[in-house]
Amino acid sequence: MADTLNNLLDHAEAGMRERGYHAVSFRDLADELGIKSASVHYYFRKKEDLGIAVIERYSNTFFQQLEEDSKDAPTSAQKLAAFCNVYKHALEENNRICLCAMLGAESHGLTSELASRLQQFFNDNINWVASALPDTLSAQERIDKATQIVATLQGAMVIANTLGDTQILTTAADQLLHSEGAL
Amino acid sequence: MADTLNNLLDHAEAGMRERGYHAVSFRDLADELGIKSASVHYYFRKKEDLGIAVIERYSNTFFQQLEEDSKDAPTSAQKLAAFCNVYKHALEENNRICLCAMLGAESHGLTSELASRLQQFFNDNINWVASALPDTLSAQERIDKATQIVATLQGAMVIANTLGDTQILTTAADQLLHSEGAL
DNA sequence: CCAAACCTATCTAGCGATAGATAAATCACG
DNA sequence: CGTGATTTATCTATCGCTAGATAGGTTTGG
Repeated sequence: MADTLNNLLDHAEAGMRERGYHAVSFRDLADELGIKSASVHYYFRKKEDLGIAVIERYSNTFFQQLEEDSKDAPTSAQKLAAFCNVYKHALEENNRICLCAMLGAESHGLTSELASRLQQFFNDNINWVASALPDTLSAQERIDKATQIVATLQGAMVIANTLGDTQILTTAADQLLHSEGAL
Repeated sequence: MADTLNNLLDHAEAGMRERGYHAVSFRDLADELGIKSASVHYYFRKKEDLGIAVIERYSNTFFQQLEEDSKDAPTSAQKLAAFCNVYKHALEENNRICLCAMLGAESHGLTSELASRLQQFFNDNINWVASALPDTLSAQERIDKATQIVATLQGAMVIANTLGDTQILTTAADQLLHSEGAL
């Protein structure tokens, strides 16, 4: 059933974002859904397959949300605000950090396939922000600034989560948007 | 022997910074040192004890290094440069992210004792930077800016590590130090 | 000074729990 | 009936952790 599959992805994503890839087990997932662990293997033959599916869905949802939130945002400042909002939303909605902040930290302990998906996510993030920056900047300047912005949001998320204070991310985003150097 | 203990801390820290807390096992540590896992338990009765010892040593070394690098740095800009350098050093030296960036991400899957040690580390970081900022800023402004700086470095570290490009952290640090808003 | 007592560092062996994974049987339903 | 979904039952490997033993060093008391 599509329901079981989505529930599996939901619980796996939640667990990975809360405690990390290695702390999510087939047995726990099965228990949470009231099914057997073998049934989880029916949907995802290997754990790597589960990881790939979670990253893929997360990334798709992320950029879909981003497109929607920024479609009526003509200026650079508005696009950046939309970008920050997606991050804030991700943290505040369910009190969990970005999936890729977590898996990115763990990336050296993951399969190369998973690691390359994470690289893709970060590169896509940076490129999205870079293309939202004003074209008065050079291509390299935009990339550098975009990287800076993504790094700040990712780091602020981890610190906010560790300190149990989501306001930290909000303050960081505000400073990014209001500093002279940001545009 | 103090040798075994230090070797254990070295390997545990390396493993935790590379792959995370859960991916470090007593057996692997023992194999790496050519001893038995029971002997690791002789030094650290529980895994939590090992985690605490690793965080404690890491934090001490970090702030010791910071004091040394900044003792001849009178200005805010010089102190911030010293701070960034400790981060760059940590990443470039052994190609691994900050211990607390990794464990901070995982913090919800750790014991509360470990989590509170991580909070301490981040708070100490933020307070150190805040007190290095010019006192023309208000206390709150300094905390906010300090948080921003620590978040950027932590996030840049994770992204640099995932993308396999340590230059990303260097560029992020340079932008922090040279932006008008930084001082 | 020497022997008994104790400590340090390590080992062998194994516990119960859990990990990811698989094959074969069963169920549900169009 | 047959296909898709799920279970039962199991495997191998590893996890953190502990008990009990041992060889070698250190301390201490008669």
